Amino acid sequence: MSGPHKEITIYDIAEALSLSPATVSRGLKDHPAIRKDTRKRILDKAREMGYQQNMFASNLRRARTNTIGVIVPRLNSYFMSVVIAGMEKVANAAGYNLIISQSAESMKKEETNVRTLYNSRVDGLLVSVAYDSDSLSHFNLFLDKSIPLIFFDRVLDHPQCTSIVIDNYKAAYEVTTHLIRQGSTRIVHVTAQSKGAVYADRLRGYRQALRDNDLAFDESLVLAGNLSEQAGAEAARAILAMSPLPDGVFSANDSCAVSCLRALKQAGISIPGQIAVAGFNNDPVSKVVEPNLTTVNYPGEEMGELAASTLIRRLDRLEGASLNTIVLRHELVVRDSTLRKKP
Amino acid sequence: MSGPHKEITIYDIAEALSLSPATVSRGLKDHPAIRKDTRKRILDKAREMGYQQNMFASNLRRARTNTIGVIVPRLNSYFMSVVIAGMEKVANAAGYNLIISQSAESMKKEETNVRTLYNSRVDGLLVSVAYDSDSLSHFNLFLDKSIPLIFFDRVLDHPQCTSIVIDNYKAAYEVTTHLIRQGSTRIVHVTAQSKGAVYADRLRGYRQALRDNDLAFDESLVLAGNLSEQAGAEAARAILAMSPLPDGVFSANDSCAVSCLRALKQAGISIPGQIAVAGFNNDPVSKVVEPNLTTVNYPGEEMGELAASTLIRRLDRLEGASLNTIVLRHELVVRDSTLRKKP
DNA sequence: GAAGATAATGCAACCGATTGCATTTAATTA
DNA sequence: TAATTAAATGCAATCGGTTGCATTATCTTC
Repeated sequence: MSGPHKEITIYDIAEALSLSPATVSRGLKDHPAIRKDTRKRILDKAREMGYQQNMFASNLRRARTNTIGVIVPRLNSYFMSVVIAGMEKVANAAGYNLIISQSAESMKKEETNVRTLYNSRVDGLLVSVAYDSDSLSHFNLFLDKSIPLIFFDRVLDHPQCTSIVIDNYKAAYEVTTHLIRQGSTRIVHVTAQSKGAVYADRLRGYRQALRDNDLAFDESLVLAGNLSEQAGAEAARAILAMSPLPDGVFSANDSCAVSCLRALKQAGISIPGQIAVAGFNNDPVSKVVEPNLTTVNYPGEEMGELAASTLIRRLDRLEGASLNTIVLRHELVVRDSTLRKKP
Repeated sequence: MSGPHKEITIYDIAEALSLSPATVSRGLKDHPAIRKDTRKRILDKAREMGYQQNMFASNLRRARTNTIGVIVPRLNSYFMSVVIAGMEKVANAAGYNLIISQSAESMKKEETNVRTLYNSRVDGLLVSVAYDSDSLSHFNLFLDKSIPLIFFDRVLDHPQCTSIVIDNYKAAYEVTTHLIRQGSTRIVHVTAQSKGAVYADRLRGYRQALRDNDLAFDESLVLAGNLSEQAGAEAARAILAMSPLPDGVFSANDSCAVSCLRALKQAGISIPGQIAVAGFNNDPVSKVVEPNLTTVNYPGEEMGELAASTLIRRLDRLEGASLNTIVLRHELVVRDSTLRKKP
């Protein structure tokens, strides 16, 4: 069957109850100027007739959509899916929908996404930027109109925008220090060729840890790629070609660290004996690879929840744009891939 | 700054060009009854004034949203994130947005999601159902109005709905047969307590393979849980308590298989020597665990792309609701966790 | 019970794009 | 050049809630 199946509108309800559409509209909300029993009659009748509110009419009039736009580099990573799960939970509970789009690590695509979401009139934006996003200009559509914009994980700095991050500098410092304590002195750092602050911060943490332990920073030990599995394998190849062989690897994410670790192992290197390996993110694979991977854990789901709830509070005018940065806790998770001396 | 920041409408453009809003509206599309140069003038002026179409007004009038609703059990699994990545790619390219929600494996939540998405007037729905969804009644809102509804991966059967699946029966049959060929005779099957067809099909495949190889089906070897990591560990405990010890495990997903495998290993069982273990999904962890996990690979991204493109073709009236089921290819990926005899 | 205050409801304009039909303009033909 | 046809544009209603203001019903108070 198909048929036109007339939608029920407030006009239908109004007619059925001999009321005006205006009263019905107000009754459906909790407008103070509506008598309790009238309100009840309206709600009952609405339920009885199977009324469903037409969001467009409402959105058109109120110029709000109860929709949040999300832009992420890629959807297909475990970490990101957990973050989004957290966002969805909070948003859904608060009556918001999520529209999600991927930038595929391209600033150009990111720009397109921004435009699309703007046209969809999302009430606010949650963004984790692409590797090559170095400026904010493509967000002007939102910034100029003061439509709330919140960055998470991979952030850009702007006075109007809240950022939700972890202390990447400190975390990287801790990882590197840990490697050094375990006896590593020539530590390779596998990172991203990115213009964003996240990877720069991790690099800074790595360098500072070296410096604080009187180890020289060696440019040639920094391998910048795209942190994919493939990049991990390539990093391993590069490492194996180095002489003398490094004795530590700190990769800026886990999937890359794991593929690097496995490639090294396959080449006959003992982990952590000859080379200790550490990652970042606490991806499920880190617990499975042998030896288990030392990594940095940080709460993805919480990050998503926090991003969404911060945005929603601002949208609901419960909070201004005062807070600029929220730093989530992180923790170094030490596992066998770096553990040479048992405590 | 905030200010009202007057939005540009087609009325503004019309006024600026001394045209009627109707002409502008048509000019912005490619309506045949608009002169080429008029159209160009309109487009130029629109660009110049920074016009952005108001979707609500348009949606309200056309009763279409160019938005697709997606309901999945959980967002935070690798497989699902890959599927959604595929959907987003196709949808975005075709000018559609995705609104995503999670059922958290609960039919009740699923029902709420359906209602929300209905209210958001999505043009169609892509659904992978929760474990405990056994009926279709909560989709009636869509079915009654013939709003396209497509199931993927975890599907329910309905004449109006296309389903996109793999041949779960066959895949499970292949896995089980493979285990038998490798010498297993007492094979545990770890599955979900689910009302859906997917897991029932896999169980059927498992049973048929046993039968075809003259092995008795033993109810007590079927462990139904929720296929979580925890369930895998529990399954391992149950297995270790069995006497005689089983010599094969076929888990209906990888993360469960992996945690089971690791727990068995930790208990001193040799894999695949004493117990061969196989999973399902080809999750990244399956390539990392040692020994690498034998599993079934099937194309998540393609599944997502196909679900989205099928839906969109139907929405754009390029295609009727003729095809009922699309079966994607799958393949048995044999790895060391089951390999006893080298060929 | 009338006057004034308060609560409850209704009126009607609006949000901005779309579209059937009418009208104007341009092109073609006689 | 007038008449006919085709092409281009405009008019005005419509989609379904929302909301400022006006109106009516109800309640106080003297």
